Amino acid sequence: MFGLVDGNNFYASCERVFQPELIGKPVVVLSNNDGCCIARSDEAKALGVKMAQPIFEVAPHIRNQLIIRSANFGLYGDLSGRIVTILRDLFARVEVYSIDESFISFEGVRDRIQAAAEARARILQWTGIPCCVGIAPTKTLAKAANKLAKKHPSGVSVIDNPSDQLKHFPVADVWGVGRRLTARLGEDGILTARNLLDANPDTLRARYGVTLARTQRELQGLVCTDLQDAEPDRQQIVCSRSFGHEIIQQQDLHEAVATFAVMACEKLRARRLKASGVWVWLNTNAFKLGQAQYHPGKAMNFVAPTSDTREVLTAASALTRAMYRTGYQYKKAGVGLLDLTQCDQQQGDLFAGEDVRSTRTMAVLDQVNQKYGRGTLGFAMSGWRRTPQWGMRQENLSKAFTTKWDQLLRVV
DNA sequence: TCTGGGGTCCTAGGACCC
DNA sequence: TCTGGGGTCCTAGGACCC
Repeated sequence: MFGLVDGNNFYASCERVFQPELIGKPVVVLSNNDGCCIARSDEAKALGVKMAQPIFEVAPHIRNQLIIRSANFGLYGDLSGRIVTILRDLFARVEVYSIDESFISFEGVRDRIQAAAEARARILQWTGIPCCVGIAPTKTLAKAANKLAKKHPSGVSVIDNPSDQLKHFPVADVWGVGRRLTARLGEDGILTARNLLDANPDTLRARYGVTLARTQRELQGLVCTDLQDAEPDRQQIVCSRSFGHEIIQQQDLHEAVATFAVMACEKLRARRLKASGVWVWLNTNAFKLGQAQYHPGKAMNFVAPTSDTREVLTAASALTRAMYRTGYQYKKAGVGLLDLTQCDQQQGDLFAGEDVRSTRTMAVLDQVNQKYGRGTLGFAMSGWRRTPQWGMRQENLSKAFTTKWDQLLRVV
């Protein structure tokens, strides 16, 4: 039996933990650049604010009633980690699926509903985040059960008889069925999870592929994917942002790309990985139809896998220079590190050998920044410590209550 | 005025091998 | 008349997730 523990309206709930005056109010959390609504409290949902809706499209008389926050991922990540710690303490096996969801295994647990209720209560008391738990024989069913639990006063729901319990469950809400599939399935008369469960497996496999065939079996209660206790190594690390203002000058673009490259390399070394290649792309604003559009991307490989920021910066800069064209207004850029390998499983370079100086330099850089704060040491190429004119819009950012000493909550 | 960011998996088709 | 069969690797595109 699997359980899925999911924080309710997670980002909005995180904002409420240290700002209790937001409880009972319609809270909305925006994406980077204060663009779209990516979390809504129940009160905000009741006002009709949609998921992923651009905030400027929300009618002014509704917007006036909302409490709006800019995304504060440092805070959400920290609270997420605390929830995972609690779960690992309570359950033998935990798979962290996303920032607000974890699968758990009930191996060795006698009373699952009781255990789920206790976990909920402890998470609420220790972190302030309300959660729901779905319990079922497969992960796909546990996801569905979690959805049902959101409407159940106990916050816990069990699916043990799927064909009966999923009669009215919209197929669009099934894990692995997105917008496109929902539309196609609708044409075939498959509207509910029960319809999908009952569909002819051979036809389904032929028309929709193995992924949906697996989803069907999971809905029937046959386990197709087990818990992944250990997080698999990343295949790529990507860092990209939209700009607060469009960029015209090449120098600004170089600084933006360099900033993303520095961040990507930090993530790379934190996971003890090296990259064999780097990929840079640029984008004009696709929403501005009248504007000249340009979205180039270019990649290159390193001689040997590296985690040295300087090497990645040199490559990223060369790629940016090769792609830059005057006459465009750039709105977004990104850097990807590709073909990642573990540091200790690296193919050696026959001629160069391992560069110990590079490893040590990067280690010092990371240690200083960890101890004295991000950006204490930086790279001039990234326009380090200058406030860039292309920076993100974050007009309603709450404090880093749990991750910065100077922003701790003051109790007066 | 204003529209996120970071991932994974699957499939089809082309190039190439024997 | 009549031109195979089986495999790998890579890439691009599509679909999905939160």
